Amino acid sequence: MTDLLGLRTHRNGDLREGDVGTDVVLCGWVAKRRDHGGVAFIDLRDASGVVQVVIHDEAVAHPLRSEFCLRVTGTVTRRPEGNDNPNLATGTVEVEATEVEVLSDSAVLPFPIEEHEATQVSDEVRYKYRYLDLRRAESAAAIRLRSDVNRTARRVLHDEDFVEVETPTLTRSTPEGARDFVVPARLRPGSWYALPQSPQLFKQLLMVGGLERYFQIARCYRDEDFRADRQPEFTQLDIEMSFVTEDDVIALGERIVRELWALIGHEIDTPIPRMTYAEAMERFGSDKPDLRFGVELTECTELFAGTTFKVFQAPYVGAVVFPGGAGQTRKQLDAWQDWAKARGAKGLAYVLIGDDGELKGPVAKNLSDAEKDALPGHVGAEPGDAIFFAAATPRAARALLGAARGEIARQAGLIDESAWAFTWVVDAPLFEPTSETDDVAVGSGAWTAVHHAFTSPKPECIDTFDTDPGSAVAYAYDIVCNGNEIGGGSIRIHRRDVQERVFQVMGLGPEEAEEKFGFLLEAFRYGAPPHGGIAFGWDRICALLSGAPSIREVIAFPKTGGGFDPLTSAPAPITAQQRKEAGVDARPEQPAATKVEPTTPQPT
RNA sequence: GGUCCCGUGGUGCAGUUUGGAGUGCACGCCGGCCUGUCAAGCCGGAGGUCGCGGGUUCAAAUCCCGUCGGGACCGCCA
Repeated sequence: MTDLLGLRTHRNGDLREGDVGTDVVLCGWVAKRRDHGGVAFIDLRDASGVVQVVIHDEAVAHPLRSEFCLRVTGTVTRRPEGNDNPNLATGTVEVEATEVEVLSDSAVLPFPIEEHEATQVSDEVRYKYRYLDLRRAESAAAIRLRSDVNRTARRVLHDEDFVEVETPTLTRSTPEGARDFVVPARLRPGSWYALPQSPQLFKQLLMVGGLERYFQIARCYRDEDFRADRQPEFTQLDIEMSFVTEDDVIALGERIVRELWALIGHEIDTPIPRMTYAEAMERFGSDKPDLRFGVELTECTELFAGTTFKVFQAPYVGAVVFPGGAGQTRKQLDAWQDWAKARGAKGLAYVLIGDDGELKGPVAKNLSDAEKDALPGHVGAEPGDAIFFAAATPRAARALLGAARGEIARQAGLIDESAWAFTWVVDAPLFEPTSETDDVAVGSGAWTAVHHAFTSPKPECIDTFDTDPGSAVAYAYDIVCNGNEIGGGSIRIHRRDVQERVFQVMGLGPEEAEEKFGFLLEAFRYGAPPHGGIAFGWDRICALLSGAPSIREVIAFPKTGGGFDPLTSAPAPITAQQRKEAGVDARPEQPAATKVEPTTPQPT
């Protein structure tokens, strides 16, 4: 490694007893100052750590303040007997200063950098002064871990002969599901670029281009509302391969994930188990089940097939057991009703099992004796447990029960926070009815793609997916960690005829498909190889690895929930001159609907 | 688009339920003292548009309405 020490001879955190007697020059920031009058101690921090500097000249030490940037000349000495600090890696030595140069002084800080105990600073202030926040060990560690994560992924992928390719970030708006960020095109007033929601189409074109193995740590943009784990711009590790099967992509994905978790000292058992989408929904009420705990759903439709209880006269009745939940107060049980209503349900029916085994609660008296006798055994509930029910369409009821399952686990303390539970969820449906999603972004048909429009049906439904879309299974796979979808991908459609049939199911006619995806369909005319890939949610993976509650912690300069950057104050108004130049206000010459654009031109 | 929580010296909080003088705590900051600390200690001091606007009231940090900002969640995010 090149010696890049520059203005200094050593890094602060590297000094040890073996360096005693060495004359050193150090650089760094004043982390802490302890001035005793005749002698003063400065904790000098750089990226490597902290070392104690001793200054015997009061006139030198006194003006120094927190976060002054210093260059210190001195000698490494053994600390006097009994003065070691076992909390510091450098705690047995100190640097006797002979000269202190103030490289840069510091204004009074807006918040404390050296934190000792619980003093939390609001995210907004931290991100406004992110450059100060990054001086804090915890923040810096998260950013450094992300760098390690990037390096590891690149190493693995280069090992496997992957080619790192950068794809455009000024591209064409292609309806993929989310709202696009758009950028006015100065040279073509009235026309707009879109920022990519993912490099999906480009990576498929790279496969047509014969690169065979592509990857990119790709920035993606989606103009949707934000959450703790969603930012308007985010990063994917994007991968695509030609001439591969689902098993090949999964095997590569497992190698990557294994090596990433090895960074934090966790060994993932491979192969990672797989379950089908249908199984995940039936057992866990989620397409991204958290497998750190049990509490599985039980279907009770049969059990209540002849019930007189109107609420349970539904296409699907399911239950989930809250172990020990019978002891909840009325207030807690009412809170569950509010919780369910917040999720769009009418409420959450429940039965409590007393210690004597008797079923209690408002629902119990609506059940027949036979139903009451069979219920505990059927759902696996014991005296002292509570049973929650949902009765509706399978889809809606399972979603509610799945959410309840997670909430039960949190409340009952069933989650082992140190555990890592991975699973692949495979065989997702290819289509879902638009009526259940209101998602009409792509096409106008009764069906829309669950994954995206380029996902291949599995071979067994290649002939039937357009005659029976509801039963078609996609060649898709998601990897789930502790209830988080950390990656997902699919084998793509490489046949133009299949692609056209998929578009047709989605109500996308040839003309419209041509207008929106013409360049891809055109490419597929020229010997497109079978291909597939996967994209990992890079921010989320980094957040999981660093134990951060939000992906903001692993983003160098994150935005707040309103998409606002508190540091630069972006977004900001532009001048009238900028508006004019950018062509923001240009009006299309014709209404867009009647204007069919030429198919192929796709400048890159 | 919806629900909930938060907004009080530079930072983090308490005070709001039950209206009564900008009251309190910790950290930080400034000055002084102090030669072995490491969350140094001791003494003294400065620092406030209680997010903003309106209303109720003799009186509002406190009650009401609106609004802005932050956070979490639902919708949304293939």
